[in-house]
Amino acid sequence: MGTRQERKERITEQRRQQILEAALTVFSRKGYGEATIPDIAQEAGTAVGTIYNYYESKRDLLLSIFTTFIFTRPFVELLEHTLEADDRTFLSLLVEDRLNFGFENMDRFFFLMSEVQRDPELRQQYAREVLGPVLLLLEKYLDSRVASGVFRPMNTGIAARALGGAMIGFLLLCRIEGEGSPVQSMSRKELAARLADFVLKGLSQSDERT
Amino acid sequence: MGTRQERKERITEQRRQQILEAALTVFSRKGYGEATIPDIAQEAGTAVGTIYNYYESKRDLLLSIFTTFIFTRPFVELLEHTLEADDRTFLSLLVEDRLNFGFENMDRFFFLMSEVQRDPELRQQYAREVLGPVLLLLEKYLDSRVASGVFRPMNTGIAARALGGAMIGFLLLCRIEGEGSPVQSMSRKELAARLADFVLKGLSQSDERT
Amino acid sequence: MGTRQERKERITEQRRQQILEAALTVFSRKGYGEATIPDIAQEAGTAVGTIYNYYESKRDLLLSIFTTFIFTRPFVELLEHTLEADDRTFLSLLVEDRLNFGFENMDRFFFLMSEVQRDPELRQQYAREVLGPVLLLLEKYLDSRVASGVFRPMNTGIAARALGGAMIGFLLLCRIEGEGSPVQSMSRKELAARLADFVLKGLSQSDERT
Amino acid sequence: MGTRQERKERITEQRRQQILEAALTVFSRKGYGEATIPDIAQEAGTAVGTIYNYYESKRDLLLSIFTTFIFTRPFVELLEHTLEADDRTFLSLLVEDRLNFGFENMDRFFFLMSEVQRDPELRQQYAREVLGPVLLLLEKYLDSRVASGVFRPMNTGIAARALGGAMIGFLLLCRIEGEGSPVQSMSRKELAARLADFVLKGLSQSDERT
DNA sequence: TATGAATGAGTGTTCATTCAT
DNA sequence: TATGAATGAACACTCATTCAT
Repeated sequence: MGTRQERKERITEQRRQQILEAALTVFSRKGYGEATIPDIAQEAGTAVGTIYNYYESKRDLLLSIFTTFIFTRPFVELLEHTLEADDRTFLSLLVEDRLNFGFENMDRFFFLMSEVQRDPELRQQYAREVLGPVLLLLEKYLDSRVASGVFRPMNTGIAARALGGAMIGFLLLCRIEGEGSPVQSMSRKELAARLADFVLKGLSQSDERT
Repeated sequence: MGTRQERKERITEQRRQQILEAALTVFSRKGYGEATIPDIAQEAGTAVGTIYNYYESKRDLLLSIFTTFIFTRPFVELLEHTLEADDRTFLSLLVEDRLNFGFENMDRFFFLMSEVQRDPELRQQYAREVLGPVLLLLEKYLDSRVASGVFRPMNTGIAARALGGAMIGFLLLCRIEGEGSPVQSMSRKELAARLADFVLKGLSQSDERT
Repeated sequence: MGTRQERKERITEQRRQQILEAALTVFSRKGYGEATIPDIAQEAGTAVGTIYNYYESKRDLLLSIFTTFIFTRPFVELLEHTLEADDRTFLSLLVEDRLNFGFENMDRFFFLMSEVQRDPELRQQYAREVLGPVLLLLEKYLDSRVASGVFRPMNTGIAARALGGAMIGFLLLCRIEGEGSPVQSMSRKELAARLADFVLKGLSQSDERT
Repeated sequence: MGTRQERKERITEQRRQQILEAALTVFSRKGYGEATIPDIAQEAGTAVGTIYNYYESKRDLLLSIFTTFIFTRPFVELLEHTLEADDRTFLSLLVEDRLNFGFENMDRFFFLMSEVQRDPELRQQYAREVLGPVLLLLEKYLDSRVASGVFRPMNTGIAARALGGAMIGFLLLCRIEGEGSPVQSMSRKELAARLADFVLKGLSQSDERT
């Protein structure tokens, strides 16, 4: 099914994806600067020249990765769909979901973070297209919960960033610690529960607050 | 004062520092891969060849940066000295101190983080020599507070990582957001206060816990 | 009319011409080295692969251009047909004709000259097949005119080359000067007249010769 | 003699020349497009990288050749110094001088001409800096001779271009004909004499002019 | 026969490193 | 010890050519 034209376009699109996937894999493994086009070609199972039939330059590959693999897209959807839900355990589920996603895609995620750190242009793009929307949603979520009395009054702008930062930072530390981390000996589920606990209740004794 | 020998050694040591400082500056500005040895030589005010009298290679410069600029050293000292202190506001001060330090040294800090992400060897070194000790201290600090009833019972291993991660992640997000962040309109002191608040009390209403 | 076979051959021949014409156009515009096969394919309105159904290689295109577009062919015919004519103004007409032709086809002509300069093989081919015959005819023409007393006695071999060279060199200089040349402000006809004048009478005062 | 600084500068300048000379040689032999940087490096007796310590790019080499080897400079001087001389045989000497120069430097000269044909930027530069001044001088020379009655009245702008063009075109034809040219069997001196004869007296019988 | 995506050898260029001064 | 020109391996990228459709 599909005309010849359509079939061809599908194949072309597959190729593009295949190459981009390979690029992300190699970049994540060796870093952008250390990755070579022959590396990527080999990973993609194509010739060097083929890559340039689909992407302008090595940098174009990087930029395309950013526009294509917006990892947080499902996150945005998750937030959007559950914003109305009033399940008190929602945040626990969110934490678990993101934590799982982060552990699954660690290399890729931190490669992207790494490049975002390096490159002002990428940084702006990422801030505008990914981070901004996500933080806005988080803020709205917090606002609604504060309004409903589930969460206490707070500066939700800061809180959203602290919450997001806590998760990213936690993952970052886990990655650096690697095998040696005590975190390794805990199930994902339990980890998520404890992290959610930290985020929800903080460190202090409840009765200290009066 | 000092023999000729000693003076010479001092000068040599100064040179090493001067070059390493220049390397860190240039690396932070342009990234490791994009920085060139001539760049560093210019920044250091020396000739290209001179750098090789003090360091084996470009990579050696990077590794030396990691062994020399253990940014968290003062942090470790801070923690060590105040572990015994029982000031309830200690954590607020700690957060403020680290936040200020982070904002001052953002470029350098995230350059180091970036490299740590890329390079397994660096990662292990960093985990062993910097992160491990710091997290251990944080854990001990939390343990003592839990024991004294200031903090509630918790898995302090996870909490230490969540706490550290929250700060690093928060800084990371601030950096990515750059000028556009609502954080920009708040004083450091207030920011630190809100972050400490988040960390201490969490998001939930106090009375939800009973 | 014509068998199917013949019609097919005619179409094939047309295609060959169309491609070769496109190649000459693109070569003349961008230079041989800078022209690409896709460029030529686009100009010819065919696919890249099709070109290789008609020509072996890029170089083959170049060589075929030389064997096909023997620009001076009409020149040879012109000379052949008028060799017998005794019109005193013949040379003026010849100069005008060649000048016009040169101005019309400047880009192409100097592209060919350029390639001839570069490539010894092409040079020999051109010398043998184009330049030789033309110069021979010119020589014979001059000989006959000398014999008939219209032209003064001279080494007609040198004179033929000086005559041909004057025209080519004149065109060359015009092309290099481009818009800035004072030649631009003169009609082709007048230009031809003055050039013929130069060629026929030289620089000197007539009475200086006695 | 000379400070260390001066000596170093001299060596540097020598190197620049040596590389440029090599580039011109290789370009003349293989053409600009076909010449490779390794070719030039080998010809210059240096490493590839060294060339880039002295010139920005391959194209910079080409441009530098044009600004450095203004072959006609001595020609300009020759013309300038002899403009006042009233020797009737001056033009013969000029023709001989330029012819000799042309034969000596044929490859290089026509390489430059070739590139000038190809490249509009180069063409303008050449027209402005070399060709313009030379033609202007030739014109002034012709004007003065016409005024003094040595040469007959004429459009000296056209004549200058015809004269220059005749020499360049003559050389061009000689080069294309190569070994097979009847010109080869004649001494330079005689060749120059005949060419000067052509230029001075033209083709026609003197008494044809009345 | 026409197509154009795939190919990979070959190019210009960079830059960490060396070493003669 | 300081210097910086020389080095050449390594890279991103191009494009003539091929070949499956």
